[in-house]
Amino acid sequence: MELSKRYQPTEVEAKIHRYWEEGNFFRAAVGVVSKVPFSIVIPPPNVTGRLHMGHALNNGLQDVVIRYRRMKGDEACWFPGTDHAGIATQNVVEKSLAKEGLTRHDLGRETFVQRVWDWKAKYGSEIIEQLKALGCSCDWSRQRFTLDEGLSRAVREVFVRLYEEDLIYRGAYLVNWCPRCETAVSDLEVEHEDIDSGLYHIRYPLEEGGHVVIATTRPETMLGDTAIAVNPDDERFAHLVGKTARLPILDRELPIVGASDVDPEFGTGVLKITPAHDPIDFEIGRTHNLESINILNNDGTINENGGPFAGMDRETARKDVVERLKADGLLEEVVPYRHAVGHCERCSTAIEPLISTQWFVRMRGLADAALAAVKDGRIEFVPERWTKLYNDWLENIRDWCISRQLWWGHRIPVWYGPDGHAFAAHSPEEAAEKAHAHYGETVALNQDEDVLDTWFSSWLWPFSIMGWPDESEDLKAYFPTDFLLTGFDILFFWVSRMIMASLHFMNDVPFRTVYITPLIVDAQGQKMSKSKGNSVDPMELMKEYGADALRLALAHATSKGRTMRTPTTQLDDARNFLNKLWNVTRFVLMHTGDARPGAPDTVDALEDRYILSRLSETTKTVREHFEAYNFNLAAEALYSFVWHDYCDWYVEIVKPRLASDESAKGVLYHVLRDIVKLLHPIVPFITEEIWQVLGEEPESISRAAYPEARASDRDAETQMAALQEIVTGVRTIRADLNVPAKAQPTAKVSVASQPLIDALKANESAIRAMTNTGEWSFGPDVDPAPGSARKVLACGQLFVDVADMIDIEAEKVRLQGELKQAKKDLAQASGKLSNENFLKRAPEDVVQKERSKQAEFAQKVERLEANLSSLGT
RNA sequence: GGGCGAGUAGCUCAGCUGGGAGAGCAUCCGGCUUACAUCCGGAAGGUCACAGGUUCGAGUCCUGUUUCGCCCACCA
Repeated sequence: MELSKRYQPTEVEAKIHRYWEEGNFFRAAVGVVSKVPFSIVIPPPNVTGRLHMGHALNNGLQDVVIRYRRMKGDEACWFPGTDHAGIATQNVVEKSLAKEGLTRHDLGRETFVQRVWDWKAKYGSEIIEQLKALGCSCDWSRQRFTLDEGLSRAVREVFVRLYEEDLIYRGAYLVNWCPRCETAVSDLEVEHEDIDSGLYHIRYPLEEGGHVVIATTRPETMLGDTAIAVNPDDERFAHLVGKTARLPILDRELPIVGASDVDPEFGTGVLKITPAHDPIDFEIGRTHNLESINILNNDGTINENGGPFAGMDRETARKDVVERLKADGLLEEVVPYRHAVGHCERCSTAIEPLISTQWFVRMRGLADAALAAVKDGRIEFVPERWTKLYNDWLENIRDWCISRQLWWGHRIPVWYGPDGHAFAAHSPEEAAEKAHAHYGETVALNQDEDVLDTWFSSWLWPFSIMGWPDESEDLKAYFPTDFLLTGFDILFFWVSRMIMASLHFMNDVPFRTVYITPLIVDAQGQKMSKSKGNSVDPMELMKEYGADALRLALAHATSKGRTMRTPTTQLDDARNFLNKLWNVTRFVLMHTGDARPGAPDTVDALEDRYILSRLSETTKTVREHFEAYNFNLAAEALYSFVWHDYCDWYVEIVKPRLASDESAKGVLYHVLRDIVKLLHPIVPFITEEIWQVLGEEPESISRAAYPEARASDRDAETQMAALQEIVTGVRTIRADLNVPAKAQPTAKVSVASQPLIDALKANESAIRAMTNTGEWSFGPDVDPAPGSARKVLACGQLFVDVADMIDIEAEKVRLQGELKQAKKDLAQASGKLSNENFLKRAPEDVVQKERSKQAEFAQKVERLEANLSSLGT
C-alpha cells in the first residue's frame, strides 16, 4: 500500500471509526467472565451538552486506561451513558419555546415533557457522537440514560426504601429558591459571588420610646420581620430582651429576643429577624417560636404579605422600601458593603432563601459510612490530597433537598390521600393498595407534582447502569467498578453521593480508585466559560489536528496540579510526533516490503541490542506509569523513545545494514510493532491504521496483547552511549569551528575497551554517515594528526583532522572553554571530598560516586591541557 | 473567614522517597542527508518567588513572607 508522505488524520479517523463500529471490538463479555474484570462507568454527560475541553480530557484519559487494560488482558468494560440533567435540559427547551412566545405552562405538563423527549431524540446523541469521534472505546451496547425505564425503576426503588427507612422526609424548611427557575435547589447548586451593595441602617421604634438601629443588606425583607434579636451578653442591649419594638411601615409588633448567634461586633449589634427568608433567622425563629411570614411569590415578586409593596419585583420593592424609610426619617445611613450573594448555578439569578415544603434526604449516617470507606482505604483518591476536601465536606454535611419544582425528571413516587397522608410506592397501583390498607377503603390519590434532583438518579449510576435492582449478570461481573475519573467540580455533587448510595444499597464501594483531573483553563490561566468567550472547542481542534493529536497533547499536559492550561504548542508537538511515527512506518515498510519478520531471538549488533534494551526499559516504564495513572510520564517516555532512541539513533545507525541484513530488518520491524502497541491507548486511530497497513494479528490492535518488558542490556546501552558521545562530539566540533558542510575530515578515536573498539569498527559506515566524515581509526593508542580538533570523552579521546579547514585559534578558544568548565567540576568534586563531615556522614555509595567523578574530571583536565599544549601557545 | 493549588530557561511545564538543574516550543547558527523541512544537526539561555531553619548536602523537608488562581462558608 502506498502511504501518503504526511499523516492525514481526518480521513484515517473516519475510516477507523467505522471499522470499530462494525467490528464490535469494545464489547465486553456478558455473563461468565473468564479474564480479570476491569470496569469504569462514564461520568454521564448532560444530554444538552456539547463536548468541551474538560470532556475531552476526562474521556480521553478514561479511554487510555480502558484500552490499556483491555490490551493487558483484562475483561475491560467501559459503561457509557448520558444524564437527563433536569434543570439544564428543561431550561434549554423552555428557551426554544420562548422563541415561539410560549411557556411550558401554555403547553401543560404532559405536552411539555413530550417536547423535551422529542428534543432529546433529536439532539441528545450529539455528545455521544463526539465521544466516538474522540475515539472512546465504550461498550456502546451497554449505553444507558438516567431517565430510561430501568434507571427510573432504580430511582423509585431507592426512594421508597429510603422513605421506609426514615432517611427521606418531607417538611417546611428554609431552602434556596431560584425565582427564575421557580424551583428549590440544593446548597451545592448555589454559587456565591461577591456583590457590591449597601448596609442599610434602619431605625426600629421601641414601644417604650426611642429606637434601635438595625443594619441589613436586604431591607425589603423587613416586610417579613417578626422579631428583633440582640446578644444577651451585649451590655448595650441586654436590657431590651423581653421588650417590644414596632416594625416600620407595616407597624407590626416585634418581640425583642436574646440570641447568642447575634454578633455584637457586626453592624449595629442588633438583628432583625425574618424567619421565612434567612437561615439564621429561621433557626432563631424556631427556638423562640416566632411566626414566619413569607413575603415572596414563587417568581420573586412580593406577595400579599408585603402590604403596599405587593406585586412588585424584589429590586423595585427594595428601592421603594428604602424610599419610604427615608421619607419617614427612619433610614440613618447606607454604608457601602461588599458581600457574597448566592446565585443559581444554572441561570445566575440571585437566590432567595425561603421557607418551603420540600423532600430531604437525611445525610449524616450515609456520610459517616462514606467517610469510613475512604479512611480504611477501600477507596483511594488520586491525587491523594482530595481526600481532605472530601472528608471536610462529609463531616459538615447537611441534609439534601431532593425535590424540584420542575417537570423534566423523575417524578417523586409519592401519592397523597385526601387528608394529605403520603404513600411512597413503586407504582400508582402499589400506592393505591397501601392507601386502601391505610384508610380501609379506596380513595382518590394525587401524585406529588415535583420531580427529583438530577443527582438523585446519577448517584445510583455505578449500579443502576448494570441493571440494579435486579441481580444482573453485569452486577456480578463488573461491580464494584475499578476506576472513576472525573473533575473535582462534581466531587460533592456526584462522587461522594455515589459512594454513599453504593455503600447503602450495594453494601460495597462503587469504585476503588478515584482519579481527579485538573481543571482546564485557557492559555492565559483563566477559567474557560461561555460568557467570557474564551472556551476552546475540542471538536475544532480535532478537525485541525486530529483526535489522536488532541488526546496525546492532553495526556502529555496532564499534571497533578489543580489546573492545567489548554494545550497550544503541545498540539503542534503531538501532530508532528504522529507524523514522525507515520513516516518511520513508511521507512520500515520501504525496507521490509510485504515481509513481516518475527521478533529475533538473539541479536549481536550493538545497535540492535541497544534498541531492544531501550524498548524493554520503555515498556517497563510505560506500564508502570499507566498503572499509577501518570499519563504525562507515560506519554513522555514514549515520545522520547520513539523520536530519539528509535528514529534519531537506531534508524540512522542501522540504515547501512538494511540493504542486506535480515536480522536488522527483523529488529527494526519488531520494535516498530511494539511501539505501535505501546502507543495505542493514547493515540488509537493512527496506531490502528498502521496496524491495518502492517496486516498484523489480531484483527484490531485494540485487542492485541500489550508488550511485556524483557531484560535490559546494560553493556549495550553503555557502549551505545560512547558511540553517541563520539558522534555528537564530531558534530559539536563541526558546528563550533564552522567546518564547511561538504568537508569530510578523517577522524580517530582513542579508547581502551576492545569490545567497544569492535563495535565502533562495525559501525564505521553509520558513524561516517551521521557525521559526514571520511576514514576513521579506532584503537587503544591512536596517533592524532597534527592540528586536529580534540574532544575529551568519558570513554577516551576524539580527534578530528580539520587542520586545513579551520582557524587553529578558534579551536584553542573552544578547548579553553572546555578546560575552564572541567576545572570547575573538578574543584567542586574535590571540595566535597575534602569535607570531613561529608566523608563521615554521607552514604558510602555517594562518596564513591564523588571519588570517581573527581578522577574523571582530573583526567579530563589533564588531557585538555595536553591537547592545548599540542596546539602550541 | 477557612482551606487547597501554583510560583523552576523568553513561553508551557516535568523533576518519585533530599546526593552532579531537564523536556518541548520559541531564539540563534548550520543543513532540501534518498522516512519525515510537521525534518536533521549544533548552540545559547536558570540567584529553582523571597527570608530563615534542619542536614555533610535542599528545587526536593520545616517555619514565615509574598504574588496569582481556585474551592468552601448562614456576620445580617
